[in-house]
Amino acid sequence: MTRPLDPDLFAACDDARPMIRIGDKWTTKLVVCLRDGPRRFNELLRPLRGITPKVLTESLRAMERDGLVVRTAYAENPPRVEYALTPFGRTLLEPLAAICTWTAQHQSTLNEVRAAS
Amino acid sequence: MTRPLDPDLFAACDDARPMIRIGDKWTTKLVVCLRDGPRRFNELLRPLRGITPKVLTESLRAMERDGLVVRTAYAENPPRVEYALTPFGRTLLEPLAAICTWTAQHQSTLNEVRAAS
DNA sequence: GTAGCCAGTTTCGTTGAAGTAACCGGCACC
DNA sequence: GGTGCCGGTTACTTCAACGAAACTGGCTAC
Repeated sequence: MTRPLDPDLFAACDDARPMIRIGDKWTTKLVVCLRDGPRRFNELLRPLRGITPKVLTESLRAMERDGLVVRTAYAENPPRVEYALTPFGRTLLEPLAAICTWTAQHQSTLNEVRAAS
Repeated sequence: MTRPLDPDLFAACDDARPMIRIGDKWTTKLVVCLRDGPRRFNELLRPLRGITPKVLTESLRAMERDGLVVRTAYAENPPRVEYALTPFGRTLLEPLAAICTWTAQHQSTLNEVRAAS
């Protein structure tokens, strides 16, 4: 047999949360959307098909709290608000790219398997 | 400004689901647990601190449906059941390793930020 | 003066993952 | 014959994420 599993394998993780909070429906997609630079609220609404403004606000606020995103409001007219990845948020891009690649390669497989069952 | 966001950026994704279903609380951890070879039910219970047998069963069944995991029952005494990653499941290891590395490097940062707010 | 954009907020309801606790049959061990 | 392990199952509850729909206030453009 293989070595026994370390009982403390996940000791460093917050038990109450996923290993990393990239699994909720929107965070991953938002990071991808902000990859190329700052984006405005309504600009983000469109590609995230079906997200409601309420949920987008909540997601962005959560990412702001985690230091992944900065919100910048300009006192212009019409008002302009921009969201951008922080340097910390940018560190997520590389590992997420690996996930995106995997998804691109295997999503169809997954969909087939699910449809078949 | 940067190029406009492609409105169909996520057209290939199932709108009703996260980009990839690795974000629920346990799937990522389970893949890591199965990295080194097949594991038994009770062996998985321990490092996943606090998971209940019910939730472990549900998670494993979901991963089985998705073709990530195989369940093998041996007609022995005491009964033995082993869970192992399929070749398809193994393809997840590489991108997940990137996420694990990120988590290891930045979890403390994240915890500090969260504690401060 | 009415219509619309911008960046949201508010209220209410739904859904599904997760948790709690108890229970199961078969066997081994003492 | 009582206890405990093994791999679960069942019933019930809780909670956060998600969603639909309407609304806001300040401004501009027609």
